[in-house]
Amino acid sequence: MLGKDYVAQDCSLARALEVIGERWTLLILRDAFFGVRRFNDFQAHLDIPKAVLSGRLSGLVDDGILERRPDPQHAGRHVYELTAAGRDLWPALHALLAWGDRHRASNSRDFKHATCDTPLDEHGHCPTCGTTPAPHDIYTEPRGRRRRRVIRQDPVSTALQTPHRLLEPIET
Amino acid sequence: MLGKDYVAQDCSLARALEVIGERWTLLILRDAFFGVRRFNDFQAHLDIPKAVLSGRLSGLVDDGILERRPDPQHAGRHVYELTAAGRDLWPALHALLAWGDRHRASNSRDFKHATCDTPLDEHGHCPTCGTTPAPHDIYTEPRGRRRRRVIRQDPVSTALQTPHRLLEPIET
DNA sequence: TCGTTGGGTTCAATGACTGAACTGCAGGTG
DNA sequence: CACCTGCAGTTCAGTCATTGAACCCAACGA
Repeated sequence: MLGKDYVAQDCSLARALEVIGERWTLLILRDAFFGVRRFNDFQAHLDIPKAVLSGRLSGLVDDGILERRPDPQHAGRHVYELTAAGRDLWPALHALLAWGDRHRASNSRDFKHATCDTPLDEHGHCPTCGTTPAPHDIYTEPRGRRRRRVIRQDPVSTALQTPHRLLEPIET
Repeated sequence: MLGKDYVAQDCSLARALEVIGERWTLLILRDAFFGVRRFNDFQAHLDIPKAVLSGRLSGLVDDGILERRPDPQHAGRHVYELTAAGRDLWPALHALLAWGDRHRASNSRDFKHATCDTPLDEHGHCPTCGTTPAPHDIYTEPRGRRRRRVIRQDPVSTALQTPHRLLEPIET
């Protein structure tokens, strides 16, 4: 994005957008919350050019949103995981997801509080427990159990057909 | 943005990003929540090229986020106001604002529940009342009352130096 | 040794963004 | 009325980001 910063805006929203405002970035972070950790899985799930994915991952690491670590199972590879600052983006991500669900509904997912199975409201709040659970205490599953034709066949999409707890690595 | 859509993503986040994911769009909406309604005020406050502003406003009108109406005070001009779907973006906008405030703090603003003067938490929740107020029930003011050098001199920045209720038109 | 896979980088073409210049309309002034 | 000003855009050439394809290298496995 041309001039990805907003230097003239003395506003914390502008600062946030400099980190997550570029094309693809929020989708990458959504996948990170869903447990995607490897370059190849991001790429297969997002259909994103590798050059862009590489740039975004590096940028997110530089900005302290993701951490790049050696992959314990494969020498010479990496895994990308959310840092505390990255996990702290969950309320914003969930709010956007919920808005899209209400106003642009396509096949969507439910997000439920893991300790009580209650779907979260638009503010990420659990009406049963009266708390606002953190991502590790939330699981997600596709809404509407009747099988529609599956659109994507990549390993991540397949894994997410079953209920999955946020931040828990997806094995592929 | 090249290919501003994310057709391959069967996800409500992708649908939301197609509406608000382009550069400048969320800053325009932030200003709309702050009460900016006229082309010229957006332009002066954002330092955005007029061609881009024009395109974004039209796009947001097409997407049902803003409504363009004749300006009652000036024949041949318009005012842009948030629709119900646009106002419903407040939780997402506030969550991003709050994240930037916590992790990228620059001179920021407080958002307080108008009925009790309590600052909202990161989820937009009022800890005193136990409610999550809608934008018309929130006011904002600059944090930290000691005068720092004023960076921007435009009418909107000046008006926002004093407490201001969200959605209430800024008179310039 | 060779082939394959993961994880990138490089490159030309395309398209979005930028800033400056231009236009058209409405009101105000002399 | 003629002139000027300010708003709300549109047009345009130049710059920069994105895209998809091709290429590269290191680490396996056969």
